[in-house]
Amino acid sequence: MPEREQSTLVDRVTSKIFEMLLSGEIPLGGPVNEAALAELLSVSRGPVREAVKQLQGRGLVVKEPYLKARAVALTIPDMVEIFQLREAVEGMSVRLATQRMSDAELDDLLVAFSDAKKRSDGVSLDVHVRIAEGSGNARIRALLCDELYYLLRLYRARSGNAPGRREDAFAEHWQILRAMKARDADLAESLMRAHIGRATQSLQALLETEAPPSSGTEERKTG
Amino acid sequence: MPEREQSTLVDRVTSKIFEMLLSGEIPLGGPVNEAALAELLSVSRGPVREAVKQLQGRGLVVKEPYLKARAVALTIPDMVEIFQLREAVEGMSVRLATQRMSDAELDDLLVAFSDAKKRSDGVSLDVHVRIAEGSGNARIRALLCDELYYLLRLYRARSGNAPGRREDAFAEHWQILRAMKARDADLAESLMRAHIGRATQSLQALLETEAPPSSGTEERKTG
DNA sequence: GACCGAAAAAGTGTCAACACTTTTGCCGGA
DNA sequence: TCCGGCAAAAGTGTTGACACTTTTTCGGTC
Repeated sequence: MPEREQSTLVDRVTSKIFEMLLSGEIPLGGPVNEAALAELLSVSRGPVREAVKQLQGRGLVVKEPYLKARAVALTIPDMVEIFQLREAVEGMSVRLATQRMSDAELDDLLVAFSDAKKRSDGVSLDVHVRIAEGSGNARIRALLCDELYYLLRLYRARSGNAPGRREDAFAEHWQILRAMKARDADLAESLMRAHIGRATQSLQALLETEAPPSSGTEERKTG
Repeated sequence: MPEREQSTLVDRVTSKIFEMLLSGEIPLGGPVNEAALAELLSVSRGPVREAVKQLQGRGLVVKEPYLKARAVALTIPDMVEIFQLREAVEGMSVRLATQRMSDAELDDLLVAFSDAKKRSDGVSLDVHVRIAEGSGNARIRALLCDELYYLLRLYRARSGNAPGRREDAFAEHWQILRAMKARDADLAESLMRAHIGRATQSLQALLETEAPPSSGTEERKTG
């Protein structure tokens, strides 16, 4: 969704740095050097500075005054926190969407979902995005789509997805959509919270089984 | 909590602009002129630019490329959106806090609450802040304390509080704290959601009865 | 008198240079 | 050999000037 006409340099730089985070060109927890990025992208340090600040606002970069900026570490505990937040917000998102989306919009969503199911490649996030947009609450939409999903993509780009969850997720999404179509907001919210809660639990299980390798905040050069 | 040593200029400028928003020196929905602010604060435009960008990230300022930045309008529909988001997030916040806060911490909170009740001046937000801190979820805490409460303060600084809600709020807080002490996370979450939901409803009632006076987006000079 | 277009004004976006802070590495002393 | 302090280097913070975009205003035309 950030792929519209980006008239200003800062936006392009922001997208570029985000891609570098996604691809691993900038390692998680690694330093984010303004001057190096400026030279790499052939722009001045000003736009890079603002882009980093913007990413900092989105939680993708952490920095303190005069200290090197660092890419977010995204340890499993971090993801647990994010999923707890998601559970609450997406529950409200689907509750509002159930109340506010028109029948036509819901049918549209069901069709799109079936298509994605057939293609089987569509990131399941798309359903969540559509629901967030249907909630009619711009702040909830922004929080989910512009902040949390970015972090989620970043995490998934590194650790892959829990195997076997894909089919479960499809079934759960289907249940949620049926509850929405039945205009049962309480049920839709419960199902969504359970849906995300399960993902949280599988994360926590992962945290317990695997010795957390993320505790060692590695120090690696960018270039 | 933004009152610690702010070593960097940008942070000081950010605080100053925020105060200007709170005090009304910059009217809601009014223009935010970089050059004017820079001269007023006796700094260059760079820091002002970054500060505005930071406030934009917090939702206090909206801007699009090459267009004048404007202070957030904060209409009643905006506040309804914010309260819907709060209802979800604070529900999760109190749920987590109920599970994670120690008995000692809870007792501390009860004492502080009683004190605030006696003084009767303490902004009731303090209880919410303490709960958010006790949730152990840094992202939830940041979302509530660093973003939503700012907007809330901004709104309250303009429109005052709904009269008569104060005593109700105290009673509701008391119920929530009791549920926490009983370690009943479900009840605590329900109570919190009802607590905020009531505020939402009184907002919506306000929206229906009063003709929205915030629609007139005044255009006034900053300096 | 109303509408259209060009020029000026206002305001934002970008840049390169300079100032300050933190870190790193070296040297002398214990 | 180890520790403390000093100096150089790296990196961030700040500044003023210049380029671009949008809006306003003024003049001409229909």
